[in-house]
Amino acid sequence: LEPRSHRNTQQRRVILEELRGLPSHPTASDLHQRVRSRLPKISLSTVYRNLQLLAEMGTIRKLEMGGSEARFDGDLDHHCHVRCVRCGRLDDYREVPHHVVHSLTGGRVAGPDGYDILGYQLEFSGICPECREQRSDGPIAGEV
Amino acid sequence: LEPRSHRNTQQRRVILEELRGLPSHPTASDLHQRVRSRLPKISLSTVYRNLQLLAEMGTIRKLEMGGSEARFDGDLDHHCHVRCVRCGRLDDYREVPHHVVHSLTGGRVAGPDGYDILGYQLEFSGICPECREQRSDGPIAGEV
DNA sequence: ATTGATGCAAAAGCTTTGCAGTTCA
DNA sequence: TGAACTGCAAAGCTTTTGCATCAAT
Repeated sequence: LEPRSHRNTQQRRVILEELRGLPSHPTASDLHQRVRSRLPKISLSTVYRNLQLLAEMGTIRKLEMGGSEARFDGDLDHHCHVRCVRCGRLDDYREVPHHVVHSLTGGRVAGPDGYDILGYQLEFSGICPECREQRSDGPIAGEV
Repeated sequence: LEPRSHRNTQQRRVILEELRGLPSHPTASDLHQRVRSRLPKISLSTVYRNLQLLAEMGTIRKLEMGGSEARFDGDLDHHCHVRCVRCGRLDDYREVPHHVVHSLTGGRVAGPDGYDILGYQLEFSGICPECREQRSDGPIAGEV
């Protein structure tokens, strides 16, 4: 792993600015649309390449849990998420009880047979307020 | 959500048997290869369709966290997983400290603004024993 | 000047779907 | 019988890659 040198291109700068300006967790495609309002000619591959690079550099976070499209988070504070099982909406979940998060982060978790544990991803699933109002029957998928 | 009737086809039966016979968490494609040794003509779409249905019925579990391909688990006991950030290997992680799991399952977690929380998925990431022997430098991606 | 980064288009990989024929109930 | 299911092929979607050109250092 050679320490590559990176150029601070206009595209990369704008992508990062837009991501950081959002409270939500956009997909690459969402971000592409937003960035295009400032750089009309930017391509989707450039967005993908930069998000990938920024995630590898540890500048942003890539959220791959659940759902088909990856989502990106410009906020590095380790916080949890909730995903609606009906509409796929993804929100921050910062008020997870302290002892829950603490038991994962503090008090280092020992891994199973020979694994070195680096971290964890915790995602809650549920029904978001909008979806709950629309229908009263149970969730679609048997996902936990 | 009408209660559909389901037929106990040979394909569905074999897929489920093979999945349950595995300690690992195969992808649809992995399973297709295995099942083909018993039903040489079964198609990949049939495997996908059945895994999807079985997951919706709650008979098996679909693991979509991390990585691009979904994986399936025939074991419904709620247990955690560890994924190697280098090779993608996915293992069970049943020895997660009691208080960690308990703080998530027992003592029902209240959701943020109006969400009804149905469950959670907790996945650890780390370096598996094989990968650790091969290289001594850090992880590739900045994934937590 | 170098060489990383871009835009475009094409390819790749996983998953879903349309359809005609088949099979379980 | 008839609805659920299958196999096949084609399409769909997200993501990656090859390549000629552009631009940051």
